[in-house]
Amino acid sequence: MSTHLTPTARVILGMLQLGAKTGYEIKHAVEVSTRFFWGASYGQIYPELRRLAQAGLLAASEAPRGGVRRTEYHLTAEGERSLHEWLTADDAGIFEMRDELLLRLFFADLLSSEDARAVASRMRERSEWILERFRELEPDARDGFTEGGGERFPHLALQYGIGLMEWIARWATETERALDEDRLS
Amino acid sequence: MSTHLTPTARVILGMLQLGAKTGYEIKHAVEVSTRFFWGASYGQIYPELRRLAQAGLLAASEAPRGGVRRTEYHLTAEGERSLHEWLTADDAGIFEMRDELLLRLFFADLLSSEDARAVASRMRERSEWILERFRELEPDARDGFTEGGGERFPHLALQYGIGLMEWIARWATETERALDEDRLS
DNA sequence: GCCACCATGTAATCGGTTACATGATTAA
DNA sequence: TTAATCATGTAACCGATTACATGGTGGC
Repeated sequence: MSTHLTPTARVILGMLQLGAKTGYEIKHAVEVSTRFFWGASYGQIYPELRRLAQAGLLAASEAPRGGVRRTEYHLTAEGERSLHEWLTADDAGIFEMRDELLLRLFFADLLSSEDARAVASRMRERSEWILERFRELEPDARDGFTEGGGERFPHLALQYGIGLMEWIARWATETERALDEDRLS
Repeated sequence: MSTHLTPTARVILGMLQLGAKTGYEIKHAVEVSTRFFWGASYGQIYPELRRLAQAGLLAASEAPRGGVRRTEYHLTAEGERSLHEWLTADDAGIFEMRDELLLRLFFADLLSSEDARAVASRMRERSEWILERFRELEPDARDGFTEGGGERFPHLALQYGIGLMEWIARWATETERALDEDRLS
C-alpha cells in the first residue's frame, strides 16, 4: 500500500524528519531553505498536517508552551516508510519553471532594441538580488539549519541555487553586451 | 486605464502578435517554444480568448476552412497597447521554480549515500533528456518558428534553455563525483 | 478505411495563495 | 507598553490541469 504523497505532504514529512515539530516550524524551515524551489503556505500546511495524521503517517501530540496551544507532530513508522519511498522513487519528479522576464525576452522582437536590452538588464538584476538573499542564508546552511544540525545536503542545495543564479546573471550580462553591439552597428 | 493581463493572457497576446491566429495555433506555438517556462492549456486558452475579445483587446472573426469552424483573432489597438505595456513593465515579473529532485536532494541526509547519489544521477539524466528535446527544436527556432519568420528572440530564449540545462547537467555530474569520493573514503 | 492532424470546447478537480482572525509570550 | 515572534487556523478566490466530447480534413 504505497500512499501517494501530495506535493505539500512531501515537504512536510521531510521537514518533520529533519527536526521541525509544529506547523509553524515547518513554515519557517521552508522560508529559510526550500522556498525558491518548493514553497508551502499555512493554508496548505495546517489542513495537510491533519490529513496526514488521519491517514496514519503522522502522530500528533498536544505540547502547549505556557498558555499557547501547540501541536507537535512526528512521523509514524508508516510515515517514515512513505517518506523513504518517495525519496528513492525512480522517476524524474516535478520540474517546472515560470519565468516572466524570459517570456518577455521571447517576445522581444516586438520591442525596440533599447526596450529589449532593458529586459535582459532586469533579468540580471533579478538574479543578483536573489543571489544576495542566498548568500545571506549561507552561514546558517553551512552548520545545518535545524538545531539538530549536522545536515550537509541543505547546504548543497543552496550551493546549487547560488551556482544557478550566477549562471543566469552571467548569461544576462553577455546578452546585454550582445544586444549593445547590435545596436551600435 | 491599464488593463491587467492574466498570466495566460500574456502568452496569448504575444503569440497572436507573432503570427498565430487561432486557439489551436497558440497552443501549438506554446508547445514548441515556451512550454518549459510558460505553459498554457486549452482549458485556459479558449475561455481567455473570449474574455480578451469581450474586454476589447482582441477582435474575432469567423474564418472556417471547408466545413471546419474556425475563429481567428488579432490584437486591437487597445490590445497592442496592453501587450507593449506589459513587455516594457518595470518589474521583476513572476519567477517560480519547482524541482522535486532538488527537494529530494535537500532531504538526502535521510538517505544512504548510494540513494543520495542516485538522486543526483536522476537530476543529470533529466536535464540531458530535456536538452535533447531542446536541440530538436533548434533548427525551427533558428529560422523563426512562425511562418512569418524572422524572429531572433525565440532562438535566444532557446539558447538560454540549452545553456541552463547544460549547467545543471554539469553540476549534477560534479555532485555525483563528489558523493562518490565521499563514499569511497 | 484509418490515422494524424486541425479545431473548439467544458466540467470536475486540484493545488495553492491571500487575506483575515485570534491570541499568548518575550525582549526592548 | 509595544513590537516581534510564536502559534493555529479558515474562507474566498485563482489559475491551471485533466479528461472528456465532438467532428471535419487530408494523405496513405
